[in-house]
Amino acid sequence: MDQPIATSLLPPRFAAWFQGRGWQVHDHQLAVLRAVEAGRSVLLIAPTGGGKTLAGFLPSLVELADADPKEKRTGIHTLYISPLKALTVDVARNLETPIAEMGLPIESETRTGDTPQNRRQRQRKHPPHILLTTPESLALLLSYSEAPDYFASLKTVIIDELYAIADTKRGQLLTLGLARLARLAPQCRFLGLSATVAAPERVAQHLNYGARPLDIIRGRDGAQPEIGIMIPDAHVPWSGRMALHAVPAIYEEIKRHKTTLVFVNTRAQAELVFQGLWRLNDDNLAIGLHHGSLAVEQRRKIEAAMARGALRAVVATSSLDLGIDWGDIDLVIQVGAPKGASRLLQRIGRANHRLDEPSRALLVPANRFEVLECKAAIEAALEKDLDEYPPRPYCLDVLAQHILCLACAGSVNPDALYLEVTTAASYASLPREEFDRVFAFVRDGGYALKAYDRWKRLRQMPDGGWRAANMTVVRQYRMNVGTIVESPMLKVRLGRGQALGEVEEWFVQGLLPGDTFMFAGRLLRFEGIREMSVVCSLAKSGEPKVPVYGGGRLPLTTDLAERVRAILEDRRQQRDLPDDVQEWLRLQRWRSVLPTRSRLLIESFPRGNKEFLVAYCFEGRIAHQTLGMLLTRRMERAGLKPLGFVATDYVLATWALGAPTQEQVERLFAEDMLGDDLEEWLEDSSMLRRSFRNVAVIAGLIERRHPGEEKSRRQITFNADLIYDVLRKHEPDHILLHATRQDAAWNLADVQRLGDFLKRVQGRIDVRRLDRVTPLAVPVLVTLGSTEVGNEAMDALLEEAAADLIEEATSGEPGQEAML
DNA sequence: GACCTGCTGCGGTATG
Repeated sequence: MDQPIATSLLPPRFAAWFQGRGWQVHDHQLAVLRAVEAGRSVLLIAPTGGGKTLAGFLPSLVELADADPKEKRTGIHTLYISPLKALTVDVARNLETPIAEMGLPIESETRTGDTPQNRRQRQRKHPPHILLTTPESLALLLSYSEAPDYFASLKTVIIDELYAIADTKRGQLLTLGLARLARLAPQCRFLGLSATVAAPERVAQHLNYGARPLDIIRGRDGAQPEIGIMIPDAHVPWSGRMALHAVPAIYEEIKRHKTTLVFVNTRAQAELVFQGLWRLNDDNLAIGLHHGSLAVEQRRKIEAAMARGALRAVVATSSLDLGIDWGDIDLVIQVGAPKGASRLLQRIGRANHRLDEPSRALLVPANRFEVLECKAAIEAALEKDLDEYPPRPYCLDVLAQHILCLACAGSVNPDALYLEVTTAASYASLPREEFDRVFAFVRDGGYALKAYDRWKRLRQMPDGGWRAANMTVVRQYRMNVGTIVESPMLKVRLGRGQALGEVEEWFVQGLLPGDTFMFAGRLLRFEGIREMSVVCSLAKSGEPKVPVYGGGRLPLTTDLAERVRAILEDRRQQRDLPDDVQEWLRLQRWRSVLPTRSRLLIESFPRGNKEFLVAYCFEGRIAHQTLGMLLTRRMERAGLKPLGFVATDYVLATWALGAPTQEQVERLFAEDMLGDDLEEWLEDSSMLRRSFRNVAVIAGLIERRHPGEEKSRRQITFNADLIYDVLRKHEPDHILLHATRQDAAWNLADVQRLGDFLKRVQGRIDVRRLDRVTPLAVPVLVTLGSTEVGNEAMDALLEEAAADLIEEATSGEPGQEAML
């Protein structure tokens, strides 16, 4: 029988198996096999559906095919790490097939938090050849005293979905673990599996240990996806975000296709779209819902039904971005703009895993701005122009946790450990001095906390190294392992009275005492945070300074923003836009002008008895939010009496009693805005305090869980606040405060973006003085009338509220074009 | 910041 050339390069048993399945071995699978056989580490970049996981395991299966089943082992051969528990289970199941069908003498098992006690015990004494686990469970394995034995014979580590964790604290903890493995098992090769990324070399660095050569291997690209924009009834709403107008059209698409995956951006939106579909569901189609607030059992049920092919559609948040591949999805619908090209491609890639057939996807813009954004996202996706993020600097809280981990396993020598830690790419530039300060913190808490016994966590061994002081410390470490810290909800209270409800912590972070916002139907004045409560007073009537939006929006990526600006500037690019949108832009040109790429357009007009200022910055909501905080402070000082602001991904709008002159505007937007003003704001807001809590939990200063009890979030916050105040007072340069400031700076990454923006627009600001609201400003002003978005009638209400604004913006004489 | 993601081991006693 003729054997395909490529397949004949496999060992006979494997070649026969491939043939029996009617498969041809892929080039990249063979390339990975050869590279790993030659002792090289590998980053494999391939789209889903290309047999990526099998490629990862092939070298191990081939090596282990001749293993002696009776051989007494103390360690494992291959370690597989995935960011999801569910994925380890799925991959284990998929591994069973080749192992069983070829009759290979290979044991493979999962090890996660779900693994029963007795099995974990057995695994420690009798390790399987292949162990599938998570980053957290790997950390636990490394904290056992038998870890050196357990990993001494390790040959291969496979890290799945590497790109998804590369630049997170979770990923940093993992890479520190990998650095440890490389030291325990110098012969070990590292094999990363990844979707397409903008900077493969940077992702590959996380696999780079010792002098082992590293290859980047690329699988063949799948067929170019077919992506369309859905405009039901040729109508696009002026504003709103839920896109409920499109639910009937989405329902029709579901009916027309075999299986549809409907992605949305927030949980609230998932609920609304799901309900909307269900109401229309006269055909009784099996439609499911999947997001993070649903009970785990509920989600597993949906996933299982999906795997069986029993569902026609699932409405999901990013809870289904990663995970099990379902072969039968023939349509992906993205409701609302995708906000970034990488996310869009990832989601489209969830459909149709036959490489040669194009994936089909539809984008559903919720409003007119989103049409521009969807168009930009499609262009970027087709050009494979992926989002690139700056690498995250090393996190010292993660390092502290890792040091404690190793001290649980055995005696730790700081000199050797420093060398080991700096082999991890994220920590390569860590100065010895900072390492020593972190080490000292793990040892005894550092100068200000030295007096307390509970933070003396290491004791010196006869060999000079350091080890966990006692079993309590070890248990504390194991119970608090990991970098994922839950973000608490805060109760909103009127004075000392009863709670009005709960609000997410992040919303309060940016507030300053005196700021007003709408909550539970009342206008509240923010007074401060006491323990877990947002203390407020009733505000005098007026409009809220900071509107509350139920569920936020993803910030627009820089790249997409740039593309949106390009579309606005170039008339030819506007020709294939829906008529609604073209008309909207035409009216804007007539009334005012369209923003351009090289200049900042600011419109100024009166409405009611207020003066509005609308800046078309296109820097994303987070950056605009910060800009709004800083700008209104400056307006205050300039005597303009600002009343409030609202930020969207595209514009920042402020309203005040006074209108600034052109000269004043230039001064308001001066570059020095990010200096003292920002510092002052940071100190005043509770941002640093909150960051400290996360850092303190990860670094092990505060326990999350304790034998027999789960610490309440209230206790955690209370303790963190207490220690924060002590440290600020007695040891302001404590290493954890240092880590806190680094964290805050990273979380304010958009400040960098803001800085670039301010620099770019200096001397290039066009202020248009107009007599009324302009068409482009309508969407953002519409949202002002509403204070509590999120319920389902809201989009309709918005549209209604828009009516008179639209009338005002689009009727009468052309606007006054006089420049100020 | 949207949205996600994960998570003792021991020494004791009772039971089959």
